[in-house]
Amino acid sequence: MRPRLRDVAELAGVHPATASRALNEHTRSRLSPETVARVLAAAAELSYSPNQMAQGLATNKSSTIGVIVGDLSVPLFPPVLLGIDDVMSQAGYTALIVNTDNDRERELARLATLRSRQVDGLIVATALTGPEAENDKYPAVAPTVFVVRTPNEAGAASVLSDDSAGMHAVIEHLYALGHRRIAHVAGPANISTSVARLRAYREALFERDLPMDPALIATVDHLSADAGAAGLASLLDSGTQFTAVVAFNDLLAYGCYRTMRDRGLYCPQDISVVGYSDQNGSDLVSPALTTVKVDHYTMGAEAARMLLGILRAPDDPRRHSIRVPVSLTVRDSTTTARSGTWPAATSSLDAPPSSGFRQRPA
Amino acid sequence: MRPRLRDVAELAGVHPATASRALNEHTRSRLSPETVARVLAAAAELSYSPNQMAQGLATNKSSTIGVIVGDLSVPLFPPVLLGIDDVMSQAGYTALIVNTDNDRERELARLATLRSRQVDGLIVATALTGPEAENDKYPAVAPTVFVVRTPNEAGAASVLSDDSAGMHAVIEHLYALGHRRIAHVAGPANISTSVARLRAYREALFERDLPMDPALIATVDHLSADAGAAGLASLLDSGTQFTAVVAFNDLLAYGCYRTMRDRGLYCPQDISVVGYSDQNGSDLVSPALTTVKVDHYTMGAEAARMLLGILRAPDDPRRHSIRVPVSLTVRDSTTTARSGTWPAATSSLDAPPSSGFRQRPA
DNA sequence: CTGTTAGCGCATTCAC
DNA sequence: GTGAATGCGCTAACAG
Repeated sequence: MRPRLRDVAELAGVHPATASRALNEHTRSRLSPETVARVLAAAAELSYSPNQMAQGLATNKSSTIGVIVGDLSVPLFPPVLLGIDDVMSQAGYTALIVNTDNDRERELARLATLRSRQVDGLIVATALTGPEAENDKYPAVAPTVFVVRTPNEAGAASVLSDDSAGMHAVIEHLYALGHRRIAHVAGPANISTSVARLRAYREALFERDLPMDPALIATVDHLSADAGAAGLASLLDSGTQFTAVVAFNDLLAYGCYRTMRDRGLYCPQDISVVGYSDQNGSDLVSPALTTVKVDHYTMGAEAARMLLGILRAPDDPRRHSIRVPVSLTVRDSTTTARSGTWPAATSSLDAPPSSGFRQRPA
Repeated sequence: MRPRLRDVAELAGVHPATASRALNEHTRSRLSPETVARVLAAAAELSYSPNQMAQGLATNKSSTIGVIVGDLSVPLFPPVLLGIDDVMSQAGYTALIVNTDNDRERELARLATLRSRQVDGLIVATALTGPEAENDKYPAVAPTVFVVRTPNEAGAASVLSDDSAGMHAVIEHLYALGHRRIAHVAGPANISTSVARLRAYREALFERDLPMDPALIATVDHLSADAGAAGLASLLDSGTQFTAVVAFNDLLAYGCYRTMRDRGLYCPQDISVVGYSDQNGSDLVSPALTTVKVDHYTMGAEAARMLLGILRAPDDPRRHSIRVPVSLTVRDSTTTARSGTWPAATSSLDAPPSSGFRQRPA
């Protein structure tokens, strides 16, 4: 059997209550330094560690928080989790990660176990907006901080990236390269980030007096390379002219690559492509993707700090909303705008000869 | 306050102990169906869920298992976790995921909290072999099943993929395409899987009377695209002749792509490249990567089942070791072996004209 | 079949 | 400054 507090107490020759006080940071001061030392030595000797369940039962705190993500294989989540874990574990909390696999049933089931486990708080990265959202279910379990995505409800604590700044930087970059007609493959409408980036796209175009043709916007209904490919395909099929396309995220941008390849178009000569989020691997694809780098580790860490703040002052009505800065990473998928219109028969011939790496020979 | 068992009992007009029996599957049979119904109704009415900490304290079971992974952003882990979670949650367990970030200190700290939380079992995906391994620390906390990697110690329960079959399929595929000199970028020596794949590579070559030149093997010391790039570079620099290279995993294969690109070599015309593990995105890169598909979800599920078996029969001395079947996915990075030797000035000229997608114009 | 009693390991009132 | 008593919410052994 694992050593109990009683064992430590006996070895130190004190009462269990005294041992408890010695082991606990904030009650330690009431004890004589000598006994504290004796107890600590005894605990070390037995390599005692408190039974977290007994401790939790007595204090009515689990020292556990739940972290809800939709799909762990989306590369932005691991660094978010790392940030959360670093901050939380230092504060004595354990993060219980729940992967909902984007399945409603699964999410509800896991939420029930989180409730059963008396989690002290929740960090949620799966918030949706709109009528189907059901974002109230989270605060019903424990104090909640939203990260990456927000339910857009008043009073919700959230940590997001600065989509406005990011998208403005993208448009500025493309504008400087001479692009005037810039398309956007937008994300699903029930994700707050899609809306934010789309709005910023419109604002940025407006500020530069660039055309804001609705035909320049394709909206996908889920996040996959296939969806991105279909999005760009629909833009091309519409006959709209454009020399650059901004995808809601890197995965959609990879889909744009595929559509261009399938249609004999070259990136970046024919169309410049910009991603978003700096998903893992955006430096490995060809051409290396120009994208907006988001510091997901910091977002996780900030969300954790915000939750700690709420846990320490539950009655503090202030609910902040933090936006973490982003930065543009320019790689090889963007270049100066071609002057002619597209489709143009000369496009491929004008382009410099293929160098380096040959792709998918027919 | 959350409803307690006592509240349910009062509402149902029974003693708390009776309510407990009604709520628990295996004690329910001793009660009159009528009482069971009343208690269940009361529980539903109050939307009661048991306090897991109190339950755990009383039963000396946490109904929690720890899952230790090195780096969540390695794409093979998420499906493993999903498999574990599906099986475990159905059995009433919660998986506590620990991301060690491949840091020893961090791992030890998290292991301590797992111990403190009285986890009932452990699934470990970070086993190393060799003197630095310290694999005993896991069983010291709770019954352990190793997954993905094994400590290679007698009596260790483990779930692995069938590296031998996978590597043999790769060599067979390349052999059929006419390749005779096949290089291998091997993984770090302290990972069991590296050793297994390297051994299978040697065996498969031997069985076909192919040359097993040590100069055909480059060993990397960590798993990154950079390391893969360096690995292939060293093989090329050595002057060894080969028409195909098998990388320990997909990430290393991407590195091989990069080296080839940097040196003006074409894949697959100059060198066929094979990956391993079907990492996310191996269908998105160019050329799409031929690789060995490993069913990581099933590996996780099997590991969970194995652990459940051990938890149910702790004294059963049988410790099995399962190997999950794999399959070869042939894509565009492998083709028939070129006939001439390399480097050959004619190589690029002989190749079919670049089509589709132009890469990184100079 | 159901009520009674005791205790899981710990923190926290009180006394002294 | 330290010991004694009590209870967190639940399950299990024992009655009846």
